[in-house]
Amino acid sequence: MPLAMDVKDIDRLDKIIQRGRPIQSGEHLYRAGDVFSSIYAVRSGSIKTYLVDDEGVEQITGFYLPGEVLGFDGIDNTDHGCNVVALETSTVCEIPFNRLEELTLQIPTLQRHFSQLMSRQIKSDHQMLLTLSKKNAEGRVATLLSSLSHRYSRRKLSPNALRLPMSRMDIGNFLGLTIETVSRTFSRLQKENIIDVDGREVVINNHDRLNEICHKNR
Amino acid sequence: MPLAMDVKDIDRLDKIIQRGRPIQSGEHLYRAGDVFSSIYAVRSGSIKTYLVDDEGVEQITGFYLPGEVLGFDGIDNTDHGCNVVALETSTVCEIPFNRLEELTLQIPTLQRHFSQLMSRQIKSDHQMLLTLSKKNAEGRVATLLSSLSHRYSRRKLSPNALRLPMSRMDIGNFLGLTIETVSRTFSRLQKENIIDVDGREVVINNHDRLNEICHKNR
DNA sequence: CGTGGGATTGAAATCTATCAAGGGCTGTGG
DNA sequence: CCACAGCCCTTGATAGATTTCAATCCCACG
Repeated sequence: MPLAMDVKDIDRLDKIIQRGRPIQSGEHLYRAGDVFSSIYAVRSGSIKTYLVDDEGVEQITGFYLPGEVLGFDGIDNTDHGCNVVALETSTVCEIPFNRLEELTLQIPTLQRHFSQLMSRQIKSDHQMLLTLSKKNAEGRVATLLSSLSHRYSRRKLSPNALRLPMSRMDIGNFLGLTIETVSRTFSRLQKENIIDVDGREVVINNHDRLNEICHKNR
Repeated sequence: MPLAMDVKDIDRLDKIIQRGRPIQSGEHLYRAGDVFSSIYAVRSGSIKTYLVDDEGVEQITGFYLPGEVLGFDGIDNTDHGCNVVALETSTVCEIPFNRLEELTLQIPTLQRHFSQLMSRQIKSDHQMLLTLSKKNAEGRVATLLSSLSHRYSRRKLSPNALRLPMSRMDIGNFLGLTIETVSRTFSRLQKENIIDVDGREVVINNHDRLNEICHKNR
């Protein structure tokens, strides 16, 4: 967890954490409607979450990289609200929620940690609302690249060279664009020398220009 | 709170709740950057929350009606992440967060209640992501009307006749559309006899057709 | 009675979706 | 080793939806 905790408390949390077998690319960790019992932290690989509405329309709600926690949307119910699938071979920590609740009674600070994680999820979702509501195709793609870059660099990886774990179709679904528009946007950013693209390999040549474009609106 | 709680527990919660003076239309309850100390439940009137990015672009992140709780996005920090302003003269319950945290230690179920409220916020935000990402102007406007109708009827008000508390500009900002498009969409829905519009007064003539349009995608 | 903000409507411009074709890579099987 | 299918991605041309620009209306209010 990215937040400060007492060593003894971490030990106690560690005990209830279960480490599962690896999930293969395309395999579901769980599906909407499955019984809710745990939240999950990504250990390795990458994960996408998506929801499906009455009409079968799918919306990817987030991409999760190692260290990031998912599953908070299931707490209000007995079952999960969204589908979770691996984008590549991945491993996760399972954190059983009922045992977590018991533990929060013993470790008051732990409760706040989890409130904070949920609060961050809400903030991040609100940023995404702004992206979808106010930005054009370039702004949306640039915002995604910038976000991934930040998150990779927080994991001590290069902020300049990244391998996208998701397909163009996933990107388009997430950003509310067609794959053609995503592809064209990548090409345009490359032509302007802001990035180099080769399939899923992306090199960011000019972070400043990229950040400018993040704020480019409709 | 919309969830089951023990009467004695409700009393204890009631004691820490502060009832503030009314907030006038356009007045801020708090602003982004203000010290976070409380979450709020709307008692009467209506409230909008919005965030402002680096470039000054505003995004309305939600409209809140009586009985609905806001402010969860401030928990991860010492200060609030968004701005909160009244759409009309409104009253709110202030729920001081540190006292709430103490109380959750005494009332274990209370903690779950709050986790559930946050979880619902996340789910609702994810639905909104789908709306912005996958629906056209008609679908977005219809979805907002349907949502307001549901929420009014839960408050024992008519699901057919409603007075919009927000301006066309607010609707457009929230839905990622210009006011012109919002206006034209209202007019089109009226021409098809699905709704009657007179300024902020809306009558829903045909819920079935409205719900169909909710799922109309780009 | 004039003023100003919000709302509506029309016409043109712009962006993205759609339709269509083709490229590149991988894995499989002859 | 090569041919081929399948998938993902790219690119081009056209169509369609929404934005932009502009004019007007409406109504509350001073």
